Amino acid sequence: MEESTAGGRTITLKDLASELGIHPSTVSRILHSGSEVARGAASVATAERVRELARKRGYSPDPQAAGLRTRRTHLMGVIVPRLSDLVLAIMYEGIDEAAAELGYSTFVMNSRDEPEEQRRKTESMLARRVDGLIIGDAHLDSGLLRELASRKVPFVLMNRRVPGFPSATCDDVLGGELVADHLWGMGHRDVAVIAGEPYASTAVDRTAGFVDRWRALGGKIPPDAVVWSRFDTGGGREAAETILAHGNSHPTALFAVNDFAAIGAMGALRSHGLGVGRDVAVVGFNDTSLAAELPIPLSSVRSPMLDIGRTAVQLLKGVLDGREVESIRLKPVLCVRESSAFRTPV
Amino acid sequence: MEESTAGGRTITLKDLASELGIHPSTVSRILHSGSEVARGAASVATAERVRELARKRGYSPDPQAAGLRTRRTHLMGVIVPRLSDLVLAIMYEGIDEAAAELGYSTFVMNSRDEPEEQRRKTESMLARRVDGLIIGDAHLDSGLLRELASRKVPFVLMNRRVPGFPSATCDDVLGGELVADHLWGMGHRDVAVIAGEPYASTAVDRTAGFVDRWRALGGKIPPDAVVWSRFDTGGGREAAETILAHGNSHPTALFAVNDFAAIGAMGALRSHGLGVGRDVAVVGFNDTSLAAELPIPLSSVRSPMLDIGRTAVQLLKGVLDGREVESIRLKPVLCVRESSAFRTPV
DNA sequence: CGCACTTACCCAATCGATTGGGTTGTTGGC
DNA sequence: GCCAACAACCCAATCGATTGGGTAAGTGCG
Repeated sequence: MEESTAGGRTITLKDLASELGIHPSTVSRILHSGSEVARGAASVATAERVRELARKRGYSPDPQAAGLRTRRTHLMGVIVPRLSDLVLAIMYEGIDEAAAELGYSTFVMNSRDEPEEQRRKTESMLARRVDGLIIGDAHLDSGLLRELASRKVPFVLMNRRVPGFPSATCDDVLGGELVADHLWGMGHRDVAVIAGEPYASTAVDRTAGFVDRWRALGGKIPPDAVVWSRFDTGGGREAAETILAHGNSHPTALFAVNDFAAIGAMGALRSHGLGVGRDVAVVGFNDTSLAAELPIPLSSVRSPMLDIGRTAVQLLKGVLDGREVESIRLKPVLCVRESSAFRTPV
Repeated sequence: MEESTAGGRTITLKDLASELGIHPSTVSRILHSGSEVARGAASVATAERVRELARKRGYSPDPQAAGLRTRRTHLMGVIVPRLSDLVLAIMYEGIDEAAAELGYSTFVMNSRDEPEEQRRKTESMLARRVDGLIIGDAHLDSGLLRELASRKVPFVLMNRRVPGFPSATCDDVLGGELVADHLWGMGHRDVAVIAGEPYASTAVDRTAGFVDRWRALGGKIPPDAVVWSRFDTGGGREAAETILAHGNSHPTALFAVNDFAAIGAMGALRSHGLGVGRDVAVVGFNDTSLAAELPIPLSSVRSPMLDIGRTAVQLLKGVLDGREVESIRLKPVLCVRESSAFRTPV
């Protein structure tokens, strides 16, 4: 790698061609397809000379020009609620890795989960002529997806699913069930759920998985034991306050559909003088790197965030290649830690 | 906004032009510059007709084509150690906002702080023809920056600084000083520093600010009280273990140059039976959203992460406009919380 | 020896926007 | 009434890569 921008000027196909005394189109064909097109385009010797010179000059094709001609930018647009949400950040890392392996670059944008922003950011991505979109902030009731589909914009969902569209998600229902089995098994009979935002399938599915399994096990969950909330610590704290405000007894276990909400809930419990993992069990979701590091390590459902991102890229590639793709739900695993490791007498 | 991709086909300048019976170049001039060039290019009436039609058809210029011609992509490349580091994620949000306001889009990539990756990602950005780079993972000893400068690649640093290059950072030296003042004021005399990675100016400056001020106050810091470490919880834990292993006494206060390291250190203290905020004070850096939410809220130096990102964009814009730019250091503020709120008798 | 095939290339149009340089038609000044 | 100075446009080249369609030289074979 000598210099990719020799002397300030960028090397073009034409430069290579004229230096070798052949036509740019020939150079293009040689450099373009590993061997398919290159085969009939030039002699082995010429091909080698071209490749050699390209390497020496540090030639890199101008994606602008190529894209203009081919109508493909090799760009994937990614929309997430916010990148400062660790969960999405990790999924994005998976995306970026997988995309790079396929020769794609990615754009990310934050929608802050606001419909208006989702629209704006989507349009902005399309204006940038991305080849396709990975949507990580889908709302269950959004008309945007249907509109995009009818406009034939290639896209897949990630993290959250919406029936009818291809998605790469965690099997959130299963995740909720795992927590129900665990808490039930530890002898808990009085539980509450910090359920997240009702427009997100992650929240809905985790909650439904938990509640349905709980009832199947013979447990009861009164309606006011399920509290919808924001996904952040503040939301978790408020939800926990609401739960603790009901009546004079408190549940012996809380399931928060998100680690941050769980952390907020732990704070609320503490300030009510309740010992996490002693008086009240708490289980979170996603197993973010913090869960295990907390003073009282948090039990959490580990979702394969990196793989969800990678899978989303595979799916989108499939869509871009015109294949029919199926939604994929990756299996989560429950990690039990101190916050829910005590047994309650039945 | 009717449709930006009407009937599957994208609207081009030529489409607009032919529909209005005028030349594409005229349309371009009208749509291009708000009024400067547009003034002499067409009558007010025509200009209005063009703008109206453009709006109706949802015309959006093809950045590929424009970029090809103008040699500017309106793309800024951003390189960070990792986006799943909350600090960088927030800076990136600042970047993306500010860039969008200026009509730029941004690419992010993770270098994992590995020199090899830094190089690779940088080249990858340049291959994408970004107009300039915002480098958030600069190493103090890196030759890469000098090389980029000699290649005349427009770039600015963010988060970490390196003398000789424009950067947008927190005033980390001041941050360290604030912590020294605080801990000294609370009566601590035996302290240790979890110093971070020695190749990062953030770590070096925060440590130097602390140590120099501490000594100026008349305190002593033996060499083995400064332990270099990774920036994550694991690194903080290990560093704390090292500190606690020295001799039979322990310091009464720890300054970790990063919240995550501080959290790791808190864990180590706990497992040594030491009460955070009671036996040992702990202060972190950055005041990430977690600091205040921890069971024992963590004192931390609040750095203006969002503004650092925004400032980096301003700087890069300056560089791109050919202006001379000065490095900017934004002032941090110390947030004292329970973890360091107790007074030690001198 | 001649003709069909290859092989190894070259030509030129094209993608969509931009821009330096025209070309009309009209108005104003003297 | 004539020329300069606009106003309002049009023309065509250009950016760099791609690609459908040549073409000339060489090879094989009957």
